[in-house]
Amino acid sequence: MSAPSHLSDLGPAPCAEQGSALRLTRQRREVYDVLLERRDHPTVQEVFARAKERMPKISLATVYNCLEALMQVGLVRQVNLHRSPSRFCPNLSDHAHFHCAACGQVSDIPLEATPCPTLPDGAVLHQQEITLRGLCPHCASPKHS
Amino acid sequence: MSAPSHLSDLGPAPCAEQGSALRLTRQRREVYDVLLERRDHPTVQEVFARAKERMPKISLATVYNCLEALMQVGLVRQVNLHRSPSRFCPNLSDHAHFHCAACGQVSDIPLEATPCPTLPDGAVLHQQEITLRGLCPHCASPKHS
DNA sequence: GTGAATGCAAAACCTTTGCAACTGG
DNA sequence: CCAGTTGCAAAGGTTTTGCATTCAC
Repeated sequence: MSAPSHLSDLGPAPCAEQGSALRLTRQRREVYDVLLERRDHPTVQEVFARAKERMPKISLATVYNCLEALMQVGLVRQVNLHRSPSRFCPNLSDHAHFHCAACGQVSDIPLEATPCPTLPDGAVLHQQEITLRGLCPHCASPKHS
Repeated sequence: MSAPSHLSDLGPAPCAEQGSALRLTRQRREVYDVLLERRDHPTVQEVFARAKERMPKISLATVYNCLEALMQVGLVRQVNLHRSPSRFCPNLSDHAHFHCAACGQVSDIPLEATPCPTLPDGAVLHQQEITLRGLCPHCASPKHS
């Protein structure tokens, strides 16, 4: 909850990729706000639904666009999952994602030490993603099954 | 979304021990052989095409089935990628996957130390996936531009 | 023999694209 | 003003499903 509450500074390349300035549109702001409001890793459809509540005219394609744009500037990360649509995450700290195979929920797992694999000579690393799959405490509990 | 019912009958299959209740069909064997032959992380379509060469009657749905079954018993891992169909990998050793954003190739990166994030109390870990994204040596080279 | 797996085709689904209208800087 | 963005709708591609037939055990 200590993250940047509002994207007041989207223009001046926040997380410094290649100096691309992001044009601040109402839609992008709305999509980003939706992600910040509840850190529950929504799917595109969920982002769309939530954004629509406050901006009924917004289109699904625009949500995809906005998310892609936010990812480009480094404010948002995409989580690619097995048998499940992608989720989106505005948490920029180093962390892994835990995907429950039963209920489908995704949660953040803090990483104390970031692994540093040896890349092939000359390779350039842009991004690193750690995904854990299993059963969340609730679904793993014997009472639950 | 989760908890595919028609897969549960393969048995719990903790980690590909001998007791796996996997029914050995020609198709499953063929699909697995295809994966072992070239360790190049093929997509489902590629597996399908290669399997078809030697088993012309095999269907795409069956390839999906077989891959899912092989994953359930732990012989195969699926790699979920951004803007790219899933790839499949029969390499069971601890390793990460490097996905080149330019050419799309996926390669294995050995891990010397496996990170061990602290899971929430009661959570059960089934599998861990580390995906790196960037430019492979070839695509990162200036000459290649 | 019997339940599970296959093959085929269609459906469901997620994501991308094309284009005219609009808008942020 | 103008390039970049949106909304809409339709296309594109991947993955899943239903059902009759076939097969492994």
